[in-house]
Amino acid sequence: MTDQKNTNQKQRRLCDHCNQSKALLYCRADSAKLCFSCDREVHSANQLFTRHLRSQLCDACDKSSASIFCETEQSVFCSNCDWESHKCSSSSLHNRRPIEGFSGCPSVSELVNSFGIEDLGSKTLFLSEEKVGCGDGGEDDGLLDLLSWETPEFSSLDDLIVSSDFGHGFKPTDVPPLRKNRNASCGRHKEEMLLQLRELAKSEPNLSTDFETITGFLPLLPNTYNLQPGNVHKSCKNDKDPIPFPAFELSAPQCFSDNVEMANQVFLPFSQFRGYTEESAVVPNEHLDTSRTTHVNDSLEDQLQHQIAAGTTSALPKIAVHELNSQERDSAISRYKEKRKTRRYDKHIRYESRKVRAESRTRIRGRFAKVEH
DNA sequence: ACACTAGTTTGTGGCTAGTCTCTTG
DNA sequence: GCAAGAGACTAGCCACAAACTAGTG
Repeated sequence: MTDQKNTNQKQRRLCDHCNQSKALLYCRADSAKLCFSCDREVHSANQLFTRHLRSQLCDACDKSSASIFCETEQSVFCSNCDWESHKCSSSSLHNRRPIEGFSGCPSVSELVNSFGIEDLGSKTLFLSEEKVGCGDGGEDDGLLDLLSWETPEFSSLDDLIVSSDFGHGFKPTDVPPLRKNRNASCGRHKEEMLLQLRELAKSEPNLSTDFETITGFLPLLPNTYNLQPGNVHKSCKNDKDPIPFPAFELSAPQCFSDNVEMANQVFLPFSQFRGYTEESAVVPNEHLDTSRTTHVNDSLEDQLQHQIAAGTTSALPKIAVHELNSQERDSAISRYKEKRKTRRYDKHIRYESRKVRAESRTRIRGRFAKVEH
C-alpha cells in the first residue's frame, strides 16, 4: 500500500525532460517539472530561456510552483495548496513565509544559497552517497536540525521597536540570534535535492572555491536580486499570466499591483497597508469567508489588537500570511478587469453647483479672490 | 431615535511656474 | 552630438459654499 503510494508519487514527480529523475523544480513558462540537471540543460540553451522563473515544486500537488514554505510542516506549497493546507484554525498558526524562485543559470553554490542550505554545502554535499541518498529519515535528524529555521519569538511589542541610535533610552530586548541558514526553504524532498545538487556539483570544477566563499561569508541577504548568471527572485509570480497594471495604479506596495497573487498575499507591515486602501479593496468582502477576510487592513489590525489585548503578541509573525484561494483570486482578477474597463479618465464633476459657483467667482490671475462684503 | 449646532473637510476652475519632450540649426 | 527654443504637460494656488462629522439636548 505504502509502496504503491510512493510509486505513484514518484510517477507524479518525474522530470518532464528526462523522465527519469525526480522533478524538484517547476518552470511556469514551460509548464514543466524538471530535475536540477535538466533545468540547467534546458535553461542554458539560450538567453530567452535563462529568463524563465523557476521555483520548487509544490510538495502537496506536485504540479505547481511553490511560493510558501511552511516551517512547521517542513514543506513547500503552492498558493492553492497552502490555503487548503492552512485554512483550518489550528494549522493557520503554522510558521509560513514566502520563498524565492530563481532565473538564469545559477551555479550549484547559488542554488544552495538560494534554497538556504548554504551551511550544508560543505557538510553534506560531499558526504558519501549512501549517507545522504537513502534519505528515509535515518540520518535525517541532523539534516533537519540544520535546515530548521527559527523565527525569533517576540515577548512584547517593545521587541518590535528598534531604533538606530537608541536616543530614547529604550533598547531592544534580547532576541535570540538567527541561525545562519534562516532562509532554508527545502521542502520534503531535500534529500533528493541534495543528491541532485551533488551530481550537478561534479560538473562544476571550481565549486569547492565557491563553497568556501559561501560558508565563509554569508551576506545579510544572500538572495540578492541580481545574482549573475542566475537571478534569484522573491517567488511572487502568479500561476496565471501576470496582469499588466497601468503605471498609475502602482502605489507604494508595488508588489501588490505587479501581480494579483502577490496582492492576495500579505507580507507587509501595517504602515504600508494604510496608504493602499483604495486599490486593495480588490479583495472581495462579499465573496470571502468572513472569518478570515473583510479588508486586509482590518483583518490584520484586528488580529494584532486582539493579540495585544490578550498579551499574546508572540504569535505576531504568524498572522502575517494571508492568502486567497484560486476562486477568490479569479474573482479579484475579474473585478479588477471590470473596474479597469469602467475607469473614468475624464474629469468628473461630482457637484454641479460647485462648478457653477467656481465659474462665477472672481479671480486674480486664475486664483480665487476674496470677496469684499 | 431624532433634530439641531458647530466645526471640519471637500471640491470647484483659471492661471502660473516648473518640468519634460520634441524639433531645429 | 549638442544647445537652444517651442510646445506640451502638470502640480499647485486661491476662496468659499456645500457636504460631512461629531457633539449636545
